[in-house]
This record gives sequence, structure tokens and C-alpha cells, in this order.
Amino acid sequence: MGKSVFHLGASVAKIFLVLPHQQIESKLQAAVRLVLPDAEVSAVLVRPCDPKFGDYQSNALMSLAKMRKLNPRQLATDVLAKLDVSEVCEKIEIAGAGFLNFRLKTALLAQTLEAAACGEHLFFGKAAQPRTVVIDFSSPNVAKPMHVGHIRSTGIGDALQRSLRLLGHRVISDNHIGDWGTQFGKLLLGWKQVLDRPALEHDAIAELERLYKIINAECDANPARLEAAKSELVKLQAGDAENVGIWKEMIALSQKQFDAIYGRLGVKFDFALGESFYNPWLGEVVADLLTRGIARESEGAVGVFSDGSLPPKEDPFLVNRDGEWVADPALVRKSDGGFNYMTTDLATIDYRLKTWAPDEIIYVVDDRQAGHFKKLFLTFARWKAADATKTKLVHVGFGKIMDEDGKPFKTRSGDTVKLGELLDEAEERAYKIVSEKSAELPEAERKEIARVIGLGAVKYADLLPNRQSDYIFSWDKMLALQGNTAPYLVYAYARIKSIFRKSEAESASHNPQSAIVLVAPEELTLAKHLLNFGITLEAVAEELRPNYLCNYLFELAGKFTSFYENCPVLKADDAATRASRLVLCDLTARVLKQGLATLGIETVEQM
RNA sequence: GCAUCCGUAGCUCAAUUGGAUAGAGCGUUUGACUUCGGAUCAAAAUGUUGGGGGUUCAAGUCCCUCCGGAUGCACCA
Repeated sequence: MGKSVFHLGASVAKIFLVLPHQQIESKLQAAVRLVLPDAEVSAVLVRPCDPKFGDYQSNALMSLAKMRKLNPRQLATDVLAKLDVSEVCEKIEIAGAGFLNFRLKTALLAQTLEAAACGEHLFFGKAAQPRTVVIDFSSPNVAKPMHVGHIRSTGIGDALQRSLRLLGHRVISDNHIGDWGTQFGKLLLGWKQVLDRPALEHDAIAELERLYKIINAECDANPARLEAAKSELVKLQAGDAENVGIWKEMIALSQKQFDAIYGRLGVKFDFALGESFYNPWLGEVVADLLTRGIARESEGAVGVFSDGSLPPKEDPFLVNRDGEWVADPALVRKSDGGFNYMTTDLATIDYRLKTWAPDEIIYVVDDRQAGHFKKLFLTFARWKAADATKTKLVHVGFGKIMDEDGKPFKTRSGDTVKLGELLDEAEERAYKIVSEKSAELPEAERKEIARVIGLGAVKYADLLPNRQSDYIFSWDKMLALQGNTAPYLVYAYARIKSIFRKSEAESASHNPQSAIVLVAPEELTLAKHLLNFGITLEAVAEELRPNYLCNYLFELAGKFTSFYENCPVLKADDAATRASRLVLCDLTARVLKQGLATLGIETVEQM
């Protein structure tokens, strides 16, 4: 768990080179095994810690001691007797109730940075045991504009797929597009009766949205219209040529919109298998569930009911009404014969398992659907018990976006904010700021900087808060140049780049082979923080929380700034110091760029 | 009604999931420009982690309870 190693290409004799904390960790685990042969050492980890205690600490011995009723400090002493990390660390301290504090040797720190400077690694390694992970995210609906609600799923999902890929996992990203369902009855009716062709050609999504709103309102008021819409849907589902043709055209028009937005956001999917893809299997799924007695008929519909294996409080198939626990089934077939999204989702899991045999499927979907996923996962486990043990199903939920009054984020007129328009506004606002601060740059360059900063600001603001909580959308905060924002981080990067421009102008370009000399406290602090990039990436991949990376990068920028203020680079006292500091600058820039890229955020060389 | 999630500095949020003295940014106050990008930096003040109880070497984190908020509860997804 959390272990990773570097692959050094053709080098056979020395296949693995581990980062200092990994060496400490593996030697510590070996020492624990010597003292407690039957101990489970996978939880024996070291973590970066408060510098007043050391560079890394382990608190694992305290819980081991507790389980065995040993004196934790005595256990620590015994383990230390078997532990030799003298190549990596200064003397290890036992502190507090039984913490182990490790302090890195400066020479080893410098060596690690030198290897990074020569391109051997960038402070992270490929996972020792790569996992196959399906990530399901974004999932927009056909015939509807993408809106703010899609930012979170798309941004978090993309950051997760990038993080997992960087660590060497096999990722299959799949956009489960909403291209099937009851809304198409209304859309088809609208298309046939009130379609405005020129409007469709001008702005297809807006026209489709208009159709839907008209028919939807009519259906609410008039049952006959609702029947008409339903019959269009039945015809579509029966394969009626005209309706299928219209449906396909609606999908194609929507796909153009999706492609445009994903292009701007730089988000790519390996697959976009929409709901309709699973249509052929839905009947079989329900039949199989019925045969196995997992689902049964009720009030004309077919649903999965509680099997009584969980206490009522924890059973998602039960709900308490007026003090009594009553059934709250997961419907897999409606009384009119149509299928529900539960059915599609079951077929989807089944398909993914058969096709990719993933270790894990991750759904990046709004927290409001937590109940649905609970039912889905439990139903699947009952349906395909053997498969379910091989694949972990995870719902990565997230909160809502609120406005500055704490209400759901809407336009002034109360409509949902369209994603395309939001991105336009981000770029416009960024352009205004860039033009104000850097009027001397040519317009095309200011536009490009504004694009990177504007989109980056929106993405970063979305990734920074802990994903489970709601967050408040604020243009001023996300676009601010001070504070934990994308513009600040990109600025930090650009500032480093300017040092290199200047250095080259002085025809004294930087040599990555230079020896690293770490003397000033700011140099040491920065160097140690660089080493923690990989630990952070692993934490992101493990906990599925990109905000860890945001905070790491912000701290990196802060530690760099403090170095920059206190340690002259180009004006260093001697050539060796100057060369060493240039390497530190270069490594910081590379980690910043790689880190931001992992969040799906671009950088600019100048701003 | 029941369930789930949440409540942390004036504001917006962290806290690597049970670790040491709860941290940032904004805002406020004060200071630093002939010095590598001032779109910057440094320093200061700010807390009964909603209240109460419990579990243990250790609780913002786990358990119970109360208060407050959000969300979800049969044929939409």
C-alpha cells in the first residue's frame, strides 16, 4: 500500500531506486517483522511531518503496541535496535508516546535532487502493483446544454484519471452519456410539431431545449399530450425508422457541443458508451434478476427488495414512514414495461467487468445520488456475487456549487448557468486582468494567457475544496493573484521561467548536472518539499481527493517564494551556489508544471 | 417522519482519515521597492472545532445525545 518504485529503463543491476522515505519505510517494515514476526506491516508507513520533529515520522508502532498490549516506547526501542537506516537518516528519535522521528541526511537529499535533475525521476514512481480502474464521469445529457453541474464531475474525474495514469495504473475513462430515456418521447413530439429548422441550425442545443420546455409544459397540463409523447417513446424503443433517425440526429448535434466543451477543457475519454449502448441487455438483466429471485413484481413494476441481510437502519431498500419500515425497492422495470436507470447501470457494470476486468470502478457523481449507488452496488453484489468480490465499486461523491449568498448557483434570471458561457466569462475576466497588468504583451499572447488562467482558475477553484462539501463560487476569489488560486500558481511558475530567460540572456545557461549544495534553511525546506510530490500523488490516487495535490502545490509555491526572497540565484555569491540554485528552480518549475497538468491545468511561460 | 452528509478564526476553506502546540488565504493592522517579475514578500492579532457526554497513551476526526443547515426517500436520471 502506497509503495512505489522507479523503473530505470535498461539498468539491470540496479532496477529499483527508491526515494528516501520509501527506503525508510521498507527497512522499518523489515525491522518490525524481526521484532513481531506475525505483524501486519502494510500499515507501517512513514509520513512527512512537522519540521520541528523531523522530516518524516511513523506513528505505526503505537497502534501495533496497543493491539498487543506492549509498552509502545519499549517496542520502539526494540524495533530501532534492528533498524539500520544510517545511509539515509541522522539518528532516529523516539518521541512522545512512541513516535519515530526521522531526519534526512543532507547528502542523500542532494543526491535525490541530482538524480531528478538528470531526468531519472520527478519525485514519484510507477505503482508497484498497477490497478485497472474504470472511471465514469461527466455524463452529460443529450439535447440539454452542459451546465455548471457538470464542472465538478468533469474536473474531478479528469484530475483522478490523470493522477492514476501518472502513477502507472491502467485507466479506462468512460463517459456514460444520457442518450436514452423518457425525455426522448417529449423531444420527438416537439421535433415533429414545433421544430424551428433555422433555429436548430443556428444553435441546436438551445432549440432542443426550447422544444423540450414547450412539450413538457403541455404534458403537465394535458394528459393527452403526455400520452402522445409516450407513444413516440414507445415507437423509438420499438425501432421505428423515423424516430430512430431523429434520435440519432439529436445525439450527433449534442455530441458536437460536448466535443467543443471537452476540447476547451482538455478532457479526453477512452470511451463514451451512452445509456443506449446497454439497451440490448436490459431485458435479460431483468429476466435474470427475476429468475434468481433477486427482483419481484410489485404494483405492475419489477423491483429489487430488501433481502433482510442488513439491519433496517442500514438497509437502503427500506425506508421508515411514520415509525414503520416499509419497502423502498430499486425499480428495474416500470409498470409500462420501460426500464429504469438502475437497470442500465447494472448492465453497465456487467459489461465493464466482462470487457475490462477492472479492479475498481469509480463513479464521479453528485452526492445526491449516494442512495442510488448504495442500492446499485448491493444489487450487483447479490446478482453477480463472484464478480462483485473481484471489483471494488466506488461512488466518489461531491457537493453542490453555491453562489455568494449560499444559494444554488444560478444566473440572475434563475436559470442554470451554461458551462460554455461560464468558460467564456472566465476567459473574459482573465483577459481584463491580464490586459491591465501586462498591457505591454501583444494581444494574441494576452488572449492565450487569459485562456489558460481563466480555465485554470475555474478548474482549480473546483478542485481545491474537499470534494464532499458544497462550495461557494466566487469569480474574485478564483481569479485573485494572491492566495491559493490557479493564477498564483501559474504566476509562480512564470516567475521561475523568467529567471531562466534572464540567465540565458546573460549567456550562462543552466546545467542540470550541477552539484546540489544545500546550506540555507530555505534551500533545505524547498528540497524536502519537492521530495514529497510522489507521496502526495499517491494520497490523491488512494483517497481519490485531488485537493491534496492543490494544497501541495500551493505549499510548494510558498516554499519556493521564501527561497527566492532569501537566496539570490543569478546573483549568488559563487558559481557553484548559483548553479545549484538554478537546479532547484528548474526542479520546482517542473514539479509545478507536472502537478498543474495532473489537475488538468496548463501553464504559461510568461504572464 | 426516517436516512445520509455537514457545522472549524469576521469571511472562504484545509487538516494525508485516530497523532504531538488545529493550519492557510482573504479581510484587518504594521513594515519592505537603486536588488533575479511589487501580479510580490515579511510580521502581528484572531479558536471552548455548534453544545453536552463517552471510548484511549492520543479525538476536529470514532460512539451516544441535543441544536442548526443541506440533501434524498416507487416507476426522471
